[in-house]
Amino acid sequence: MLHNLKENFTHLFEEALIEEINQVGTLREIKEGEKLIEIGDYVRSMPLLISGAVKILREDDDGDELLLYFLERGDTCAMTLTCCLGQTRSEIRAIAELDTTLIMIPIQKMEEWTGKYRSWRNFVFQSYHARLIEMLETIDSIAFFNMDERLVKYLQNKQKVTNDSLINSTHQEIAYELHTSRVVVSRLLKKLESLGKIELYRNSIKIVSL
Amino acid sequence: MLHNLKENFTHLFEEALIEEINQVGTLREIKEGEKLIEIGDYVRSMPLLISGAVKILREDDDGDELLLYFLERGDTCAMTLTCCLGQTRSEIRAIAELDTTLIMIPIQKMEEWTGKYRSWRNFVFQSYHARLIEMLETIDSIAFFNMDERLVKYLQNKQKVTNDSLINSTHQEIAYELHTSRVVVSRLLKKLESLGKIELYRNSIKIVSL
DNA sequence: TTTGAATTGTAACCTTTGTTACTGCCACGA
DNA sequence: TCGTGGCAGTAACAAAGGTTACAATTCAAA
Repeated sequence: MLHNLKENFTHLFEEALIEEINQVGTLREIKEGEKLIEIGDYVRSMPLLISGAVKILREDDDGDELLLYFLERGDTCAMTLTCCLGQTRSEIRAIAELDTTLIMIPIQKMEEWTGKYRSWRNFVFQSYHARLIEMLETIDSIAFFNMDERLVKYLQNKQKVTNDSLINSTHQEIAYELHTSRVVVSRLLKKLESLGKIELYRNSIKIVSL
Repeated sequence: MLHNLKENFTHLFEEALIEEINQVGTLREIKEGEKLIEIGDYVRSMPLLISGAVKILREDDDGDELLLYFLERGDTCAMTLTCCLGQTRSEIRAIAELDTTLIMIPIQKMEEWTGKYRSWRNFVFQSYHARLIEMLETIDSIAFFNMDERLVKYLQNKQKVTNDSLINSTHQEIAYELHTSRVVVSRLLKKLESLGKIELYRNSIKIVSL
């Protein structure tokens, strides 16, 4: 784990902090599709992403979902941060988008380190800022763009996060994450295909040029 | 100012911090409608709300707006926080919803106090958390609800923030903040009136029972 | 090999929202 | 008092997106 830590966080954390994380943190591997946090959960530790990606989802009253954003290498979950401190329940669901490695840090350390390490404080503030910005982008997408544009953004985002121009999703899965219906997704994907921007296969989509 | 501070922040901040705020903060009064922060501004000080209310707006590429949330007594602006630390430009616009009193704190103190005062750290984290939650609610509204429901929420919210069941807004103003058109707002308001939930007047709306 | 479930394509239709256009009304200042 | 501009009501229409239904295809399990 020390190796992982140094590789990913040396530029962020001072030596002593890296050492402490190494002491109290536990390495955790999660498989693609595995659930990390459920809505309503009490959160007892905070994740630092070493590799992979985690998608953060919001749910409506009918149980339907909306993708908020992805966490990637070097990120942490801002929701978790405050849930820890405030002892409130999680407002979001977190699911591994890829096979993912993380370091889990017990919440007691959060408070302690915030007083002790300047680099930790900066990291936490940076994380909050990044998440707020991502939330703003999500709001922009929903409020200012039509579904066809949102779908393109979604595909681009997916390509970036997975680093793969072949997206292994069904139309239904995409519909869930955009909070729309399968028929609408099929319709718009077909239009993108006819424009030569993607190619459609069963259970997957090849991005040609978006 | 010391009086204001003690009245509003004694339960939050330790004595020594209140004293410091009193030393370095400056009191500022802004009139309803006055702009506090514009998109793209560099932010050089951080506001603590003593009284009144401030609305936070996002803008799309066409210059049209969307209301994100209100700040009230005891709140601070989470965007400002990180803009200060990260030296980035403001992503949002802030306009006084009512006549508002705030204490402006120079950004240099931010960093210092975060290391020095536990109560300040907690306040900052609380603020971030509150803002994230409000952003989530905004996302819920836009993504999960129809315009008629969003309009009702908007009116309820406005009533709560202004503490007045008479809302002094034109249909056009409401349309801007909900990012829709005046005709749509007029249509839906008329429907609410015919249901006996509101009464419509020129330049104002009386909330009867929502 | 057969069966059944999951996936995709597509048509037809409905609802919601956005757009355009025109009207009447009110308020304020010339 | 008369215009003028802002505000609100409403009709007619357009566009986007959601719903239902059904057919065709694929794939894995029995």
